[in-house]
Amino acid sequence: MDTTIMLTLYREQIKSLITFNDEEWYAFASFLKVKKLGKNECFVEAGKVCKELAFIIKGAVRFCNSIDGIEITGYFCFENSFVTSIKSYLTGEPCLYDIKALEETFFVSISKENMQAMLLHPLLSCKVERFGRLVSEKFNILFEDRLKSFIVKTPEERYLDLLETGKDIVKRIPVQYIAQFIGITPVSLSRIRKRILENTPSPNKTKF
Amino acid sequence: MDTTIMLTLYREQIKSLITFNDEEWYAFASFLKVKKLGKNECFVEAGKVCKELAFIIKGAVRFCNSIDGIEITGYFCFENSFVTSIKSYLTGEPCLYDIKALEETFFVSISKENMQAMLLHPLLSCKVERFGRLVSEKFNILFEDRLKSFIVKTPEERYLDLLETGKDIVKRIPVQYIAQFIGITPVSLSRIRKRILENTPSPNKTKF
DNA sequence: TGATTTTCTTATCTTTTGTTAAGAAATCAA
DNA sequence: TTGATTTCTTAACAAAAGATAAGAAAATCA
Repeated sequence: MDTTIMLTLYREQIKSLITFNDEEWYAFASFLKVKKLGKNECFVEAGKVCKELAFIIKGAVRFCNSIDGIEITGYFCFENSFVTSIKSYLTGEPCLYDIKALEETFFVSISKENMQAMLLHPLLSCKVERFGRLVSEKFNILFEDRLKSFIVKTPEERYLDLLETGKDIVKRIPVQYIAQFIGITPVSLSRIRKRILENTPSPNKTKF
Repeated sequence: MDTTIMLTLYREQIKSLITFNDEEWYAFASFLKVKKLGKNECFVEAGKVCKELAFIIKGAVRFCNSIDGIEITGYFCFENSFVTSIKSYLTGEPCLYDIKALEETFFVSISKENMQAMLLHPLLSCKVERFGRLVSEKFNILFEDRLKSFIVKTPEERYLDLLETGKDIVKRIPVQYIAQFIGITPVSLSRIRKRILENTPSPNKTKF
């Protein structure tokens, strides 16, 4: 995908958070970087500091971690959303998980260094402060929703919620990753899927 | 507790997020409000929009919700931390839960209206943008930690984590609220507590 | 294509949690 | 203090999830 197209898409997608006149956009864009990852390549690796706040133009990633050899998927991010290891990015602590592309994925990214430079840039400073705040707030809203799903919903409900996002990439995500995302084992998700199928027979099939 | 003392404590507590010269502080403080709630009084009620970003000077609150008559505690906030229904505060949507004082609690609060006024205030605008961003980032870090605890930890581990915060108010929080916070039933927490006691006999007691 | 590897499902058994109900303990108010 | 109410614990059973292993299905690759 062409760099210019990606930047244009990015400008369009973020305009609810920050808008520019041409001079500002030119300055802002000079701090941006486009990035492409192949399937299973890492956006960041566990143990390293995440120094990028990126936006997915196309593709998807999963957050995953190997603890004692067991892999955990904590989260997915799909296209048109921001992605970073937020705590690591903010605090400079090492990231606790990998962020890996689920398929070929295109990003527009701001390094922490460039973010800080922009916060000192006379033309951009205030707008970027605001942008940073709004992005951070977006993460808060996502987190609150996801946390609520863990507190008030069952694994089965979380699975149905994920299906209802309607994103067709969900159908292509390996079941084991989905299970980890929901917070259960793949075996358990298999049982849930079976249970759902049994309770929603196809219209042509009578149940005895 | 005296208003002046509370504001002074507040200024001290938030100085890692925002600092002021005296003129700025005088302007900033004029937008602040102090607030006291008795036990079980609501900071916000479910169904209403949360219009306050508060800071707990002393006391604690719990986030709770009655769904189909069943009460859920989603979160606790203790002294020296910010409290708000972040999604409601940010989006203006109705809050999905009550935030109730667990005991007599003292707050320093900024209304959304005043926050927005400060964001337009020539003396405060940029600093408050930054403050807003940093507070939002603080919430992100808390959320990430809490979410991780749901994904990688068992209810028993979450309970032990809570005990290890060492806050003595934890000992005074009704067990049922703690159970809800952990994401299990009070019955289940009772069993966990028993299990823990059995596995850590007091030094004076021999186990047969 | 066919062989190999990976992923997914199923089965069995164990552990944990939920549900309901009953009794003990603690709290609160008169 | 006493009685009433609420909260906490325990028990019994049902439902769900974890662990392990084995087989089926799908994907990968030569």
